Amino acid sequence: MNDLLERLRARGWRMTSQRRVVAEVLAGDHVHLTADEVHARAVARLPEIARATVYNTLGELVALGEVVELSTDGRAKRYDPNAHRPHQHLVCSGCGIIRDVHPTGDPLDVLPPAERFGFTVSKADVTYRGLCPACV
Amino acid sequence: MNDLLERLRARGWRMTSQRRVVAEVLAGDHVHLTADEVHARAVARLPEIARATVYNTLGELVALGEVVELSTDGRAKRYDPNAHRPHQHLVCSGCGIIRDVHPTGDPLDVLPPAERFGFTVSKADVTYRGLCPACV
DNA sequence: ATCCTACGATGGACGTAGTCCAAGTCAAGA
DNA sequence: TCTTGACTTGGACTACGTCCATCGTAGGAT
Repeated sequence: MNDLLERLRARGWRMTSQRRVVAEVLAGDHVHLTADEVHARAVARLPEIARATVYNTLGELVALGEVVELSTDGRAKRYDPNAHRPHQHLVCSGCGIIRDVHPTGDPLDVLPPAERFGFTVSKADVTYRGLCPACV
Repeated sequence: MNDLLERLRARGWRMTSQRRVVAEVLAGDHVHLTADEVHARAVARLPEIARATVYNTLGELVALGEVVELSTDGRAKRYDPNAHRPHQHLVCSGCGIIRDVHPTGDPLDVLPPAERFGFTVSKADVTYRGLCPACV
């Protein structure tokens, strides 16, 4: 988490209290928060922080590759701070909880050239869906 | 496409001109339209059709499993009428065009039991991302 | 330690996607 | 042909996100 702040500073970020708080919220318990949830937690530490600032900061973190943006349902985007270890997501169709999972092999390998239609394919996002133990 | 109307009738659907038009739009050229695009095309055939009706009908088609809902970006959901042949999607990060693709094997097979955390996993949605030939 | 200034924060208006609901309409069975 | 409840309508409303003019401040320069 502090190394995140280090990396940001190294990239020329002006270190404001708002950005620090957003980074801390994300680095806290590793869950997949929506922008408004991040804002709510940030407000607890820095009451004046604006919603637009949270959106801006999240967008910058995504652009820098420090955070991954997920849209697993059609609802609000969620932000995944675990950007440096490749992984996929397992989503409960009942309650919406998201877990990071690690399938074996590279999902790109199973897409044959004939199925690529001339695209330069660079990544594969996999969303496994099912019911969690609490929602059976 | 007519068989779609048959199946809907068999399920007890009251066959209205609105529903017929929405089904026809989806069954037309097989692209992945947003709800508002479906509405625009429906209006061309039936000028009075309301946006809410298109949303309702699309929702019902999804619930019946006749159409698949996609949210590949954080934008509007897209509707895929090709629901009866399992497939995945290849999305161009440049222009957003979507192609149906068929990877080899079942993507569920590569998620080991230890990575399922007690979930009853029922499906895997894979989104391959890259650049299409026109966007290189 | 103080000053400067460009980068960042603010908050309120705005935009887009989608949902809700009360009232009216009509498909299809009697 | 009549009846009825399922379906449609359109406008208000909500959720999520973006934009922008103005203000504030981090951090380099002095």
